[in-house]
Amino acid sequence: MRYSKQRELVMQQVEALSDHPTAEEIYQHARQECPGLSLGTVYRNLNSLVEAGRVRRVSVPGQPDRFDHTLSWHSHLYCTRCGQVSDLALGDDVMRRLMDSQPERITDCVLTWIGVCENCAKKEKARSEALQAAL
Amino acid sequence: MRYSKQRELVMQQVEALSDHPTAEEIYQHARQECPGLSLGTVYRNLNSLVEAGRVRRVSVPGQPDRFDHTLSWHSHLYCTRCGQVSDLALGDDVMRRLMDSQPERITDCVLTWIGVCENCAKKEKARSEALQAAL
DNA sequence: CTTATTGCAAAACGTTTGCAGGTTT
DNA sequence: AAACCTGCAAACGTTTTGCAATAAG
Repeated sequence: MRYSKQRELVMQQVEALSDHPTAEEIYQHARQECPGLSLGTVYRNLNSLVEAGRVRRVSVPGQPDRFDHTLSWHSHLYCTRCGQVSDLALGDDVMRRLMDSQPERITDCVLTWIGVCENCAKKEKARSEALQAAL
Repeated sequence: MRYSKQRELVMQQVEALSDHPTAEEIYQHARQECPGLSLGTVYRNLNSLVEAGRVRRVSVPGQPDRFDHTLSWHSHLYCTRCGQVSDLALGDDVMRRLMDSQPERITDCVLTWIGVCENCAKKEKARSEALQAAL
């Protein structure tokens, strides 16, 4: 793989926008530093970075792919309120039990939680408390 | 929801093609019993069946959605050799530990294993043994 | 000089949708 | 009769691809 300004820029953005940006989001930010950049190039580079193991792809059902600079294994939470994807670490014991429960021919495991993220849960709690106080 | 011949046919096919068919596969099979059927109708009915809780959607990263007549929770294995999706049950203890590891605001969990299915593993074993014997 | 990489535009892909006509209740 | 459901075709959003031009080694 040769060096290219565009690929390094894409890599930088995945690191900077650490909250699992989509290709489009990476494109919009990277464009400000490299106005000629095209979306196709962003997609091509994300693919080679994933293949090279420098970036992980995070796929959420029914959503555009997202990209993650964290390489170590972890699960993700898709928030049904705000649509954000956040990390959700699994304890070592749970993780080991999970992997041990399957035969050795399994190489990887994609785990996505669906629910409400901490932020939205906090907001909802505050709103319901304010409502209580008003009555 | 009203009765419709097309929707019942789609439901039947999800049950008959029990190995997680795609919308296209369901369409191809259903068309033989109802030649006028359109793909759009298959998609619309799959969506209402999922919403009604009669069918589960199985999304595999980078693949078209699949549909499952098994309603109880289980994980799926995507085979990197043949592309098939098969069920992979988790022991109750592992499952409970998994759910217990997360706060109560989580409502669902999508777990997809990536690896080689039993069938392909068997085939590969047979092939490598035949190769050994030939030497 | 060779070949990877780019920008651009067109196409591919799975899926949804608007509409006019047909079915179910 | 009212609402729902259908087939059809067009449109959608995401991602890939063919091409001629450019940049890296």
